[in-house]
Amino acid sequence: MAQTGHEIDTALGASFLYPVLGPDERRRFLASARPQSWRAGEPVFCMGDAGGAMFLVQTGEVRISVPSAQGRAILLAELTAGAVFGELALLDGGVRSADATATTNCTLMVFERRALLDLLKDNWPLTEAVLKLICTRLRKADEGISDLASIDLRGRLAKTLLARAKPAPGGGPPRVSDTQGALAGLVGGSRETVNRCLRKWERGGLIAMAGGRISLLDVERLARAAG
Amino acid sequence: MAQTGHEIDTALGASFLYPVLGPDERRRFLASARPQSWRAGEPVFCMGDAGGAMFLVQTGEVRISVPSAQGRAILLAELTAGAVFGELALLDGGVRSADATATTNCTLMVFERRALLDLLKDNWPLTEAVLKLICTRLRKADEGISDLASIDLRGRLAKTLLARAKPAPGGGPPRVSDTQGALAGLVGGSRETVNRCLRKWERGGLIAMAGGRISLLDVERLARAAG
DNA sequence: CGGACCCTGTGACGGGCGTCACAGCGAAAC
DNA sequence: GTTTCGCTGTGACGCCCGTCACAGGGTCCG
Repeated sequence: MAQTGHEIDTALGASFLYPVLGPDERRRFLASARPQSWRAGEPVFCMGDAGGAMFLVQTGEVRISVPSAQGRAILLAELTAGAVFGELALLDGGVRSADATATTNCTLMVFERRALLDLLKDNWPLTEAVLKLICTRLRKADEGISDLASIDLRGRLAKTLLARAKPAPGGGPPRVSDTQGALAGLVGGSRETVNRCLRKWERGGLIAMAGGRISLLDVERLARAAG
Repeated sequence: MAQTGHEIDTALGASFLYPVLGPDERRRFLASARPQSWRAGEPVFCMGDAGGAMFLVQTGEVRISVPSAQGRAILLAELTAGAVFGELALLDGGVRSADATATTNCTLMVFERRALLDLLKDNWPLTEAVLKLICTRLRKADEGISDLASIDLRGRLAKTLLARAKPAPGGGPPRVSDTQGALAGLVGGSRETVNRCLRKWERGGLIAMAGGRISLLDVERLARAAG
């Protein structure tokens, strides 16, 4: 627990909350939380649990998913340093609506419901930031519904690739580094179909696959495939 | 514009905001809004519009939908007196993420962004209520995503019927009074498939259809079909 | 090194469901 | 009345995609 103030502050700095807090409030905000560690593979919480806390990812990665009928899981999000999650059950006091799993060893800042609500109560800018966070989530969710209902798997996959692409370090085409299974979870499809789709695009020169990475060679045509 | 205070208050009374407002705040809340009327079929706002206001349904019905690729529309919600909508673009200042259409003649209370934010700023219980509203929406949306991705159309239709059933006035089995086209929009399917599914259930004695109404005769088996 | 395990790649098969096309029917409009 | 129009009901057709089955390769570990 040799947690330096500086490390904590770095994670906070990457989060959406940073800009709305003054130096004084930042200290108070951090004081209301405690750090906790998880090992790779451990669940942070499970669907149906009582939701008494919110989390800020400090180091590592956390995956949000909902278990599906046949044991398959639908990936809702993958979160890295600075991301906030678990705010839903915290704010409305309901149960957790999804599973959260640590995919790597990670440390999270844990904010207890009561403490955070107190903080929001007399800090309007912070409250406004939280409102915006949830609104953004809601927009994404609505878009996801519309996509699932009206775009075929190819289109959703193209869209997902574009959304998750990160610039390659050292130049070159943007890349995605998910496994095909993870992509399948993200688009709500089967791993096999995702594979076939990717192979077709590779043969068509839209993407290249090597070393578990997918390089987006022709963003233009991918965007067209996404609708 | 012969709007009596009493009529307005009735709509507010049906809404989720009512319990958290004191008499004084209710007056202030209502004073920050103005009533406006729409004719059946008129759009209240369209996807992509700038969102400068929130609405409270006073009389009539409003349908929230997103246009889909092939001109089909996906129904997200149908709202009646006391329901609030349009809060998303209001709170985060973004554009409208869906279409809102008056399906009947209706009058809505219009809350301007600035006025409402001011109101929230120094009324924590109201803010908390709004937070809960959005959280509820988000939960519904997440559930919708998971349903779309993991339940087949039959299951989603059964689930939708159960969710939209209202007790028949004068006793008898609960009923749903949507057209098959509307149901198709709600479950993200085609009208024809919905029809075939309903007919099969009718032959199986799970439901009865007459006069544009669907009576749920065997809620038990419907629930099982919903998964 | 051999095995366990995960990711990838492919073929075969079949069902769910979207699309098209069309007919009946009741209500509203003229 | 007759026309129009929206809702309902059905058949045919075909594609998308999920499932099953299996093979190859890469990595980690005993």
